[in-house]
Amino acid sequence: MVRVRMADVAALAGVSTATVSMVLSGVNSTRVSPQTQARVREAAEAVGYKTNSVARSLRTQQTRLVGLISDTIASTPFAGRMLAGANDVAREQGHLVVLVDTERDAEAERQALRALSGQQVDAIIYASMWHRVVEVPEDLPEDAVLLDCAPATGGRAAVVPDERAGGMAAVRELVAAGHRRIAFLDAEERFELVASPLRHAGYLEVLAEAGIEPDPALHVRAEPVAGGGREAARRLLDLPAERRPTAMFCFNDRMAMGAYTAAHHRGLSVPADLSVVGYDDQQLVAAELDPPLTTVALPHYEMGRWAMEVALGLREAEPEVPHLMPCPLVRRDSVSPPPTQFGD
Amino acid sequence: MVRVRMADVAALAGVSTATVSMVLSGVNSTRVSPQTQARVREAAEAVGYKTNSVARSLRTQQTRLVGLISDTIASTPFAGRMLAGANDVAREQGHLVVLVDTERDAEAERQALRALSGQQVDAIIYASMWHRVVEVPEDLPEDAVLLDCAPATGGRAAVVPDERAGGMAAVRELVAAGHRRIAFLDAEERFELVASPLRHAGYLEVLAEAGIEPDPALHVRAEPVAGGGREAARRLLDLPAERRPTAMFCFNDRMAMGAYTAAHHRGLSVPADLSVVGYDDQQLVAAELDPPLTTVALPHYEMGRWAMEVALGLREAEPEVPHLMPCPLVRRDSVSPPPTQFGD
DNA sequence: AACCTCAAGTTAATCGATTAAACAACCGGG
DNA sequence: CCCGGTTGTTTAATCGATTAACTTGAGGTT
Repeated sequence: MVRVRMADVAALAGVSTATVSMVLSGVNSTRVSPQTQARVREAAEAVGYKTNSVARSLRTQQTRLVGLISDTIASTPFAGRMLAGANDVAREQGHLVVLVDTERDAEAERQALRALSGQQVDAIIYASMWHRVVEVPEDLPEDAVLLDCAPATGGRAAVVPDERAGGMAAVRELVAAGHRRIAFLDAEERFELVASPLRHAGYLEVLAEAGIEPDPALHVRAEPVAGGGREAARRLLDLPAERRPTAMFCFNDRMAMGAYTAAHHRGLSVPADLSVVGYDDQQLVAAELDPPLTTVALPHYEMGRWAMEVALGLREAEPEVPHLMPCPLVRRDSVSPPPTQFGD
Repeated sequence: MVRVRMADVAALAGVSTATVSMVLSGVNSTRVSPQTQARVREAAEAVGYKTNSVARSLRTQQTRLVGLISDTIASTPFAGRMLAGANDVAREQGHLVVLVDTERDAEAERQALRALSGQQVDAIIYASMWHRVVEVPEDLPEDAVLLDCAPATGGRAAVVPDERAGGMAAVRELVAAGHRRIAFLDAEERFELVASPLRHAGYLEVLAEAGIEPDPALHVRAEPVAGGGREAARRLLDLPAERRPTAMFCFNDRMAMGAYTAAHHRGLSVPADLSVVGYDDQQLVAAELDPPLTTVALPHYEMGRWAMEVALGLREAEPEVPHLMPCPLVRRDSVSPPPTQFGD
């Protein structure tokens, strides 16, 4: 691993390092004759020169590094798509991303911020791996971009999923299929999920739109995992026939998974007897259920892109209010018209 | 964002930058009097000094940056744990990780390698997001560490899961519960999964150990997803009673998910009528099935740690042969003794 | 011939920290 | 009073690329 310096290229090409720099970086290269340029390029190629970005960064005060602080890369499969979006934009722009996982520890966050600012990163993205409101660390620079979270105080650039619109899309799909008795399997309040009231609001809005009187008995809460979904669905299916829902909008795909189980235990089949819509479009789950689950996708990739675009100044963020990224409905096979009921 | 230089600290403390450097970096600090040290530290604190690692790196030829090249952060939920392991070690050692996702594109890989070597990273980890044999890029430095993949040619430090031992653990669990007719729901050969023959070997070895004659009819192959598992399981359950398996070892958790579905369709319950063991311990899936799935965990976190430890020189890698990381069995509720059969 | 312009480079300062080598001040011994 | 050895601190070179300012020589104008 011999290191080749610009001086080596210059020597071989018989010019000064200034000339090499101009040619290779393209700045002011009109001032160098085409012959010289060619000579420099050949020399660089011949010795296998790669520009040392540390030296360049010191001089230009630009590292082409973007810091990405995340609370938990580890424990969620969603992380990937968000990173991928950010990464793609960074690469398109010739930047690299430096990843730090702080595991929601305030001390680790301080350290990470110190380390990143020491590395002179050009921008910082502060990402949460699920949609929530965050208390932004004191020393997070003003121009940091928040990804999948909204700041508790102060207006900073931020992007979050449009949960209300997502909820509306889900419920509209069920209404369009002819359902009138649509349940919402919500997460319990103790989890303090920002998404929960928003998806609920979307649910209510579409019911109103369709002239359906919301039945409070159809809004049930449980732990937002498969087991919770199963119990909640069981309770709903225990309702007397005329009050029983024909469709369930679940807070997430795991609850939907539980709803499937509950339906099967009752001998009901999805979607013939019960339509189900989930939320998240969770990788390796939603599409693998039997039947594949119709669900609302969380736009992780797009949010990752957006955040990086703002961070690199490719796009302006409106101040004060987080940018809402649409959540597309993913149609699969868990929705059909309601079963025709006695006398209907 | 005023930048504070070491010179500012020096001025305030009334010493030279050399002294500040010695105190703050701890090198040769015995040569500075305690009073001066205190004065320097106070001054640094007062002006909010953070050392500029770009300048330091230029001088010391050490960036405390580790490059992590991965083929697909995006499309797998496994990535997270691997990154987390690598990240934790990096942080413990005062390093930062620079992540590049190449999406298995050779050109992107070249670029990434150029960029990383330009950034003068101290080490490089080349990670695959699922266990496979890789054609290592030409210009990957000799001392790069391979994570979750083995090099097609040439001996490099590498770490992969011990799939054979994992397969053995899974099948032993079933044998211990009393099963004799154990099926292996394997992935089809066209997917060229390195893990497939290894897990199969483990399966055969334990059968031999237990004195069970392997029945070729019980080794079936399908697409390694839920749908494939369902079909494979269905075929097995169609077998005449005396040849039908009482337990299934599935290539992965998704196939196990399909096996559950097939069992339910037959009116069989897991584990009373059919025991199932998966592989992967896939987040948000294995534990959420009903009943929760007994499975073999892929040691992503540990492999991530191992790779980073080797990369940073904290641990020696034996040359030539990839390090095998144990895959622990995760006991949940999908295994029980076989149903007592007619006359048994 | 004197003067100006332009093209094609080069020189040297600079970014901010590290560190080998030099230096100053003091002490004790002869 | 001079010398050698500590101890504590400073001086200055260095890492490698960038870039403002300068140089040189050719050609054009009047």
